Amino acid sequence: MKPALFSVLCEIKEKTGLSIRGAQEEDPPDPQLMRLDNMLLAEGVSGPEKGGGSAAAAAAAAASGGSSDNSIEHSDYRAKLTQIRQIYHTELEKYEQACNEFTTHVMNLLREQSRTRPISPKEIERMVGIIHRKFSSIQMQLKQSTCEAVMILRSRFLDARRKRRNFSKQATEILNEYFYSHLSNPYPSEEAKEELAKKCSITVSQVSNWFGNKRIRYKKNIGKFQEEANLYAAKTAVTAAHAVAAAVQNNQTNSPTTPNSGGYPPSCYQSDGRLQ
DNA sequence: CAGAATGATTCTTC
DNA sequence: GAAGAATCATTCTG
Repeated sequence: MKPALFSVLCEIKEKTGLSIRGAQEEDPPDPQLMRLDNMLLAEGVSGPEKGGGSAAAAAAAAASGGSSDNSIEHSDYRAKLTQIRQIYHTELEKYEQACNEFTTHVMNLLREQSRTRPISPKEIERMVGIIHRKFSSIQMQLKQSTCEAVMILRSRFLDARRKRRNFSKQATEILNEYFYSHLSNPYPSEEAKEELAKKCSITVSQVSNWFGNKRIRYKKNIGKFQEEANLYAAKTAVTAAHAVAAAVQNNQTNSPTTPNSGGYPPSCYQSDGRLQ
């Protein structure tokens, strides 16, 4: 239920002493309207503003332009969303005010007329109901077009394929390290994914995507990745052996690039090239 | 600028 | 549901 509208009706009730039961006849919640409401709420267009107040929203839009991280490409989106939100709210306010004014106007007219002819509460209720429904349908249209605007905005700005950014060098380093040191079973558990995600400052599903892509691409062309495999094999081996190596450094005169040699091509693929 | 690399999505399969 | 496979859309590189 729309709070503002409700309070308007309560006000009318106070002034006129009439029941507003009639106004609640929208009880069977229109699924279409519920869908719109839910979406607007989910998108943060309606509902409580984060931080509160439109000033905060404007400040957030301004601040996001100044922040240096990956939110730069989102600043445009945020700004546009804020714009939509503001338009939505001012329009909504306008409608509610108009509804209020119009209802009061009609009530006054009816009261005038009640001096000259008897007017049943039923009739008043009916009038209020008509007005309410009329403005509800206008609100519905507003919500509809706001939803459309948000959808368009989303598809334009938040389609990840449009705004793809390569992961940082450091992140791919970490992911590759894990991949090549678990080549026999390059399927990180949920916990491992979470840890990798945290280390790389990416999401878990991005980690999943990365491993999905990596596995398929590695398998498709093992030869192409041989060099990379050796590199990371050496790297992880060196890291693992680092503490020990320091102690026995004096006899490290053998091959530097094959501390973990012989493991590649790895044994995780069967003769037909499929993952085990 | 063409082609490779890469992250994300979609569809299929199990 | 997750993994594989194909594909898309963007970014990087020579």
